[in-house]
Amino acid sequence: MTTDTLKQAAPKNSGISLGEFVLERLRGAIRDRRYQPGQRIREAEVTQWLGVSRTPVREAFRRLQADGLLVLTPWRGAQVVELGRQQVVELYTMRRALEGTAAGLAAEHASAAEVDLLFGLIEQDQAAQGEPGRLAEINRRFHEAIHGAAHNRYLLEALNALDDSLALLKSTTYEVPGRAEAARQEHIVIAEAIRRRDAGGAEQAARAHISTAEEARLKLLFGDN
Amino acid sequence: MTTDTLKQAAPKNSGISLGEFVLERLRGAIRDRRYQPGQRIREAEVTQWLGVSRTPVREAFRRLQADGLLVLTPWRGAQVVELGRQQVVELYTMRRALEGTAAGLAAEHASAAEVDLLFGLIEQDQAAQGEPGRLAEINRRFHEAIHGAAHNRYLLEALNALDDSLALLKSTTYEVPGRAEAARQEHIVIAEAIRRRDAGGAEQAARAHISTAEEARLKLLFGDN
DNA sequence: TTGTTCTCTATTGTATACAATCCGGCATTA
DNA sequence: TAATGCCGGATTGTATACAATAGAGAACAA
Repeated sequence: MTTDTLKQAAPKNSGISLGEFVLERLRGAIRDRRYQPGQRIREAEVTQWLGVSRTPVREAFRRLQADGLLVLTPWRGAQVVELGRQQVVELYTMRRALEGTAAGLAAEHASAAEVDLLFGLIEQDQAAQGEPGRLAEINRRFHEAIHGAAHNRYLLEALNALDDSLALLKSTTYEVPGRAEAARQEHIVIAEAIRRRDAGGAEQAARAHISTAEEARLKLLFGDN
Repeated sequence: MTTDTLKQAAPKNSGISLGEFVLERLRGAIRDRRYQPGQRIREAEVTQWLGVSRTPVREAFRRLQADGLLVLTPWRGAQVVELGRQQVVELYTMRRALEGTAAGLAAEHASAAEVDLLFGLIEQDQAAQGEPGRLAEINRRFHEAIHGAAHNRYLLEALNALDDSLALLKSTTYEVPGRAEAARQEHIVIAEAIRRRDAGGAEQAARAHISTAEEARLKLLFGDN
């Protein structure tokens, strides 16, 4: 097995259903690449791993299919989605649109506390130079902060689903030399546009940020120049 | 029952699974408002209606929850989502972003045939003046044509999910006097921008179109001015 | 009458039994 | 030897049995 062989205890009296429990466990396993793209996931396997019956496992599978993380083929079961170059490009196009929208909305709706949070994260980012893991984590929280500040639940959901899909890709763009510094500068431009309530500027800055991230990603994955 | 009381035959030898079958039937029933917002849907009810067991029904419920059409409360089952004013506003904000993106991408990627289809639909629209049902259908196909011409599967999925959510709202904006003519003019502006490969213009025109549709919708639903 | 508690039923959550299908290996044959 | 067709196990699709919970209404006390 690619995952823990120890049988994990399912929640006993918690208010959460087993289906939700399995869903979160599987989502986490895919995010952490313990299930890798292209890999087949058998129901019985998950059943033993989490100590539940097939029913909640199948429910989780359906949800993950809807989120675009699994492909379910009739009679052949579940497979973790594998993204080709074309799909990565489409994914980033979508992300450019949604992140741009989120930044623009954040410029209109962000509270003072939310703006402060953005600049706080930029400071943390500066302090974490040279630590790829920490940088990626802070980057994630920076974007989450913008997503939240947009105050639109549909947009938030779409962005979360997109993040899950992006987790299917190997490694992070922070492995590209100089990417961390460039990203920090881009973040500053976005945050300042939001602070001055410049929706158009924030949207443009966010779109540009995603475009450079896409460039780095494509270079990393497919050796583009 | 709000739906047919006759037991519907489930597919026999078709390659499709019963879960998918139930999913499409339920989605259709919600779209057609045979299940209305706020209404509770019991598993046993669907079971009898479609002549299947609870298992595929539950799977369909999960998928519809993921699509934002159902709310599933533990031990209380499924309820069709009810949208409040705030949610409608957020939905249209999202739609403005996605339709704008789709129109912009269509301007970049549409084939000649896809452009022709757009203008063909505009002609059909002119010919259907005074028939609200037909107008709504043609309107739907016009937007679908743009969505397809964008050639981005993630965007397409998101727009489809959005359309399903919008179907939760009562009636169509075509009931507002003059809306049909205004919409036709707006469609022409969008289509012409796409034909001349003006991505920015197409995006702006599409966003403006959604904004006027939102105005009409809010007036219709909540009596805004 | 009104409020409270208890019980019972309707309904959903979970497990499991059974049916349908796919896939690999093996034997048969040209 | 290579191609083909058949069989059996592995796996998923579906139905159903059983457990857990919520909610409505009866019974009772004040």
